[in-house]
Amino acid sequence: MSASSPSGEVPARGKRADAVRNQQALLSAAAAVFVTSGVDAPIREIAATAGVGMGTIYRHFPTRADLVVAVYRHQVDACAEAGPTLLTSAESPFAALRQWIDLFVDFLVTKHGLATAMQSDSSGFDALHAYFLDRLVPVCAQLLDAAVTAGDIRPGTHAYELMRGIGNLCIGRDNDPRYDPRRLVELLLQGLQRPQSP
Amino acid sequence: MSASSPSGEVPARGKRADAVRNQQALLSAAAAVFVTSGVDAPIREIAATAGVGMGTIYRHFPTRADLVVAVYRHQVDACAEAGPTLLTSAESPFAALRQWIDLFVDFLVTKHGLATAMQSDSSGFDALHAYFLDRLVPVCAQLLDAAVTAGDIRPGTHAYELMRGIGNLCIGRDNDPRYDPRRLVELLLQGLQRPQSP
DNA sequence: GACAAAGCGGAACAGCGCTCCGTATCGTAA
DNA sequence: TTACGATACGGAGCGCTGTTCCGCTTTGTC
Repeated sequence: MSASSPSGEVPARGKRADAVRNQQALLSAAAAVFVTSGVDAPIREIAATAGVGMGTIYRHFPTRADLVVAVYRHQVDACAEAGPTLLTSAESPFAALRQWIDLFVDFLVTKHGLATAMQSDSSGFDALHAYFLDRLVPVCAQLLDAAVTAGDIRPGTHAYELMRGIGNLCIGRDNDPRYDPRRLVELLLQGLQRPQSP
Repeated sequence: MSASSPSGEVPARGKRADAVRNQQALLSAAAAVFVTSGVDAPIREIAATAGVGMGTIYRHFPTRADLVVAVYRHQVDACAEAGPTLLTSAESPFAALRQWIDLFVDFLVTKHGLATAMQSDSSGFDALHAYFLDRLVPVCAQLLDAAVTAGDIRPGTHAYELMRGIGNLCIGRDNDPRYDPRRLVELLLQGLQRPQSP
């Protein structure tokens, strides 16, 4: 577990350029497909989305768990890096927070899928979860602080608490049309936005 | 949920005799296959074990959840009826208890499979769980009492507690050779058997 | 430019869930 | 007892899946 490169995946030095390209494409494609079709999405669909053959997937990620874990780390890194970027690009700190949470919700699909994909290896899962907290809680806190400072939201909410709340809202969303976590998350956000005093 | 017939499944009056026969065969076969291959066992395997065609399975149980639920109820009833029977047939109340628990452990595979097979319909699951408790706790208590009265085991153990303990021991036994719940259950039983005083 | 080596794609195979319909069996009324 | 609908049965067949394997392409190097 040598968390070396700050920009996410280790570039696998010595690898050919096309191999590195494909690996990145695969990670992005898999992340997107997981959101729309769940972590059990057909391999073919992921390959097609990435524009590669199936053999390429199996070469890079021999088992489904390998792929899910890789996507997970990739997403954690992407989410962590998106925080500061959004803060400068979005029209307000609150907008940045909302967009970041949107990314975060997408990511939770992978995170929850990870739990089932790794039911045997709980120690490995714990390590990944620690990595998740280490990288994302500070980013969320930064976004929260900025929004508070700008007067967009009320103070007093902790990053860990918010992330955990959102995470819990997103449990059990197996394409049940009666339960849309995003609606509830949006509610949470609006509650954050409006100060309680008249 | 009209729990009418004390002997388990409602005989489905008006149905043809062979249909009733096949339904029973299917329930027994599925229960057996679940134990050896899990609740995700191929439909073909269940059909073959029951000696029927696949069409027959789908006619009786349109979805996998239907089959699992039916097996579940069938098993609860079988387990409940086995208690008194074992008490008269086994060589001692303790032997009866042990044999009954063996049945119970088999049954737990179905019960745990049920949870995943019904992840959407939690209210239906609760009803089934209540049925499970209503029928089996008294039977277990009866076996326990008999063994205590006979001096086979120490007193003071409650049926619900024992059943729940065994249930928990049987969590996560997905063909992992390093974890055999039956060994631990046997240990529990031996602990029950031997009074602590010298 | 030439040439290994590394990597790629997708045809091919095996196994699965599920459907459909010709056939066999059952219950019943004559 | 026989005859005849109604009911239920079986399994071939279809479409989808994971996984492997190998001929072909791309890459980096000299």
